Amino acid sequence: MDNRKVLEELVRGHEFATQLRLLINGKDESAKATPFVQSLAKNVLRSFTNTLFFLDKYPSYELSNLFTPTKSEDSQENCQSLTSFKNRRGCYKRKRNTQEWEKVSEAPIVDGHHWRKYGQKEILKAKYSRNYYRCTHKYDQNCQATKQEQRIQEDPPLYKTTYFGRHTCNDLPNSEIILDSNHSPFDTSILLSFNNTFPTPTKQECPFLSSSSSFNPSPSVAKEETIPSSSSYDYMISPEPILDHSSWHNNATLPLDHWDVMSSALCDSVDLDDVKLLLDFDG
DNA sequence: ATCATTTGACCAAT
DNA sequence: ATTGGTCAAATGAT
Repeated sequence: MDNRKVLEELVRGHEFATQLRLLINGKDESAKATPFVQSLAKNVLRSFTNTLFFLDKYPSYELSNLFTPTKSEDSQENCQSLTSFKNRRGCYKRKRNTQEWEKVSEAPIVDGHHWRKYGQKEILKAKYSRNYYRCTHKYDQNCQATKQEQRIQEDPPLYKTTYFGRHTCNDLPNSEIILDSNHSPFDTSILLSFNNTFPTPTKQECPFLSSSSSFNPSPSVAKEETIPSSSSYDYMISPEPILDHSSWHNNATLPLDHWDVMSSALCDSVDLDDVKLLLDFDG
């Protein structure tokens, strides 16, 4: 994958988070937010900063260059200005530089988030059509999380759900129906495949890593899911991925709530002098 | 009336 | 040219 595109997307996200934070911390009383929302915005900003920082292939001077707004090919922004008076059909990026991970289950997954179906497509060589969902809060909270759901087997019924991006909305999943393979009556499967740009750890580094067949309850499914091994890992893991690759080694099954803790920890570990190159922390 | 889903069209990637 | 991801008007559900 083109790392620079990843970086640019992250920088864009950071800029949006910065704008949001300025807005809700600013003088405009109509946009004033509760301390909780302010703290959320701050954390979003931190996450972007940390992620950018961990992409240490990019020296900080290059990062700061990227923060200078350019009239670059921001198709979405172009699109918005263009489409404020025209229809928006077809204005989108087909491929996103977001994390993705998969889950196979015997029934459509109920993960506690609010999803809105926005498309359905017949897929070549697939017996069943693929459904496309986005977060309900895509527009009111700019949450970019999406998922695709596709039935992959008739009997027993099997569904593959592919998640793209993390939820940045405040719509926290109901803890009672949160995905947990130990408790959900539907969620009997646990194969997850991560595609990402981080270095692939070796099996020696991560003894729990296995080929898809070892953990997959259905060998026939494993055969169908031909995921390039060079760019993906299979994990037994909670549905929210862990971004920090150094932590994967020991925390493959961290529960969802640990994300925030880890995020804070990561933030604390960042050298503040370097961070100042990227943004101003005012809180 | 409002919100969600369906579905054909549009467009980027291959 | 084909395929897959997204948009948005039409339609349905509440």
